[in-house]
Amino acid sequence: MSTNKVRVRFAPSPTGGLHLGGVRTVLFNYLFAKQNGGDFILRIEDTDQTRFVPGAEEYIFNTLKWCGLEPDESPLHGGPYAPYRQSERKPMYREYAEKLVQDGYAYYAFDTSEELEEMRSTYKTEANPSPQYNHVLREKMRNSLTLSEDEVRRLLSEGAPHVIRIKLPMNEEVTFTDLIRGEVSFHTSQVDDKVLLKADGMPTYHLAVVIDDYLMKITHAFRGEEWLPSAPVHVLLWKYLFGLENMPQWAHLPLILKPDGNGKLSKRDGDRLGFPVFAMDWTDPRNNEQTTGFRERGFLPEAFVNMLAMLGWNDGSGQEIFTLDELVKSFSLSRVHKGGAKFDYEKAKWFNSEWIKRLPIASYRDTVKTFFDAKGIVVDDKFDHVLELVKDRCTLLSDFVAQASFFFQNPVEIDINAVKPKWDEKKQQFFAELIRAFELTPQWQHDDLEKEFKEMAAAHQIKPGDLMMPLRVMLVGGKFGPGVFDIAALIGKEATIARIKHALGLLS
RNA sequence: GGAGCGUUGGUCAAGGGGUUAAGACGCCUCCCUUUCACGGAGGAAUCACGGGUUCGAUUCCCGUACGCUCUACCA
Repeated sequence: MSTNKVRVRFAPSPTGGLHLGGVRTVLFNYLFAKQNGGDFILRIEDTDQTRFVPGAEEYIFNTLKWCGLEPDESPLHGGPYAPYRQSERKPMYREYAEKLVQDGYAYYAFDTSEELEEMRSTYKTEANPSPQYNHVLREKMRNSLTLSEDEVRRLLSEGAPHVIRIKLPMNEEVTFTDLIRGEVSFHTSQVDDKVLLKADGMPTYHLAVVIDDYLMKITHAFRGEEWLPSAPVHVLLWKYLFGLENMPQWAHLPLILKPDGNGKLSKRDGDRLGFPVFAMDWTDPRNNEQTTGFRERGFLPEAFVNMLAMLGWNDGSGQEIFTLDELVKSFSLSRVHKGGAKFDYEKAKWFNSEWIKRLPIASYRDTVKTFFDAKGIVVDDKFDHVLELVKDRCTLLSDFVAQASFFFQNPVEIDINAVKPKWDEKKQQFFAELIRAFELTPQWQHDDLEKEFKEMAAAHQIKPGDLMMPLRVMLVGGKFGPGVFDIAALIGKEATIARIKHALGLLS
């Protein structure tokens, strides 16, 4: 019995902010690893030097940290299979590529990008809009299959720029079992001779993923469904290099789709429809373009992760709220959907409101405070109490500002129109007297205030209900918020009286 | 164009030969609350289409349609 420890990896290329779908791939990797007592590895796929973006790698680490999905091994955390950055592993890829050439599974190709372009345009027809560098066209190109041995040797020794391409068999069926989709097969005649090693000596994804998965002893490989069409190349590479019996088990995850129409969710969709797509704020260093993330929008990591888990997976019980630990226990690949799921921002917000309600405020008090700081609102020691009072009406952490700022400062705006239509001299007199009574109130307590208020209403022969809304608007600024005497009690005698006076001024 | 993958309410989805086809989000109504929420009770809304197989298909099979992904010296 093989008792190989489960090892999974997330292998992003550091080209920008981490997208929803990327984080979900991380999550499924993480859940699967932890459930099986395995390791979760973060490997940086930075083989495309032209797409290097400073800060992107650090962003990925920070995102995983915020989500609570820390890798066991990574460029940052280290580990026995270092380095975890493909650019730092560059020398080892060439060896494997050369071996493939020697074994007849790959070949050198000397075609320039102009020549490739020319090939594509000359062979492009209506019936075949994108000609592939495949078993038929490779006969017409400049490669070690068409050139003489001497010529190839000469070109190589002269240092002529070249790539190494896989030589796909002409007539084979490549079949493998996907953990989510079951048996999947491709005919090799439909797949092209993918570049394995680029002219700059860097591997392409296709080569690197196979070699690194082997070297890092990856047992299960999860990735987005967009990779499915190139899976046969990877399977073939495993067969040629390390043996199919050592190949990790593949699982191609369904895509997260845009809410309107169809298609993969992109950052642009978020901009267009007004919701975040990246996990955290991202500033593109190339053009300073800013993109807001779920974190800065006021999402709790618990909610973000929970919401992501339910996009394409469920445990069949109807339960929707899960802690990370519960997810680790319940997760199973067999219950992951095959079809893509449209992202629904309304539902995402619902998850957040649920988590705001069930988490103790201590776990997000500091984050909420940053939203107050950003608005320049100074909070005081009743902050926790206030948060507790208004948490049920907040969907995002940023909502606390609108729901609670009046506890710490006078309302910025007073919705005087909410009381004006029913305002009259009797009420004016009532509040004038209420001020005097409040000034003399020895005990500034909820029950005392309410009692006093109601007795005075009775004395003035006004229904308390007709007076509550005006008082609320005076204290809060609008028709919302917790119990009005809770508010008065909490903001204190001085502020209460001052706000009533101020509003009275506006009303007369 | 080709290949691959997919298709249960508006969205996330359970179910899987016989069901009133769960549940959640959103929407609507009502209750609670002298506000707004929370909470509670209801409501509208669904098996892409066509053939089979079967006593019976949303479920199994085959087509069709539609959608998506890929089709780079990007991942």
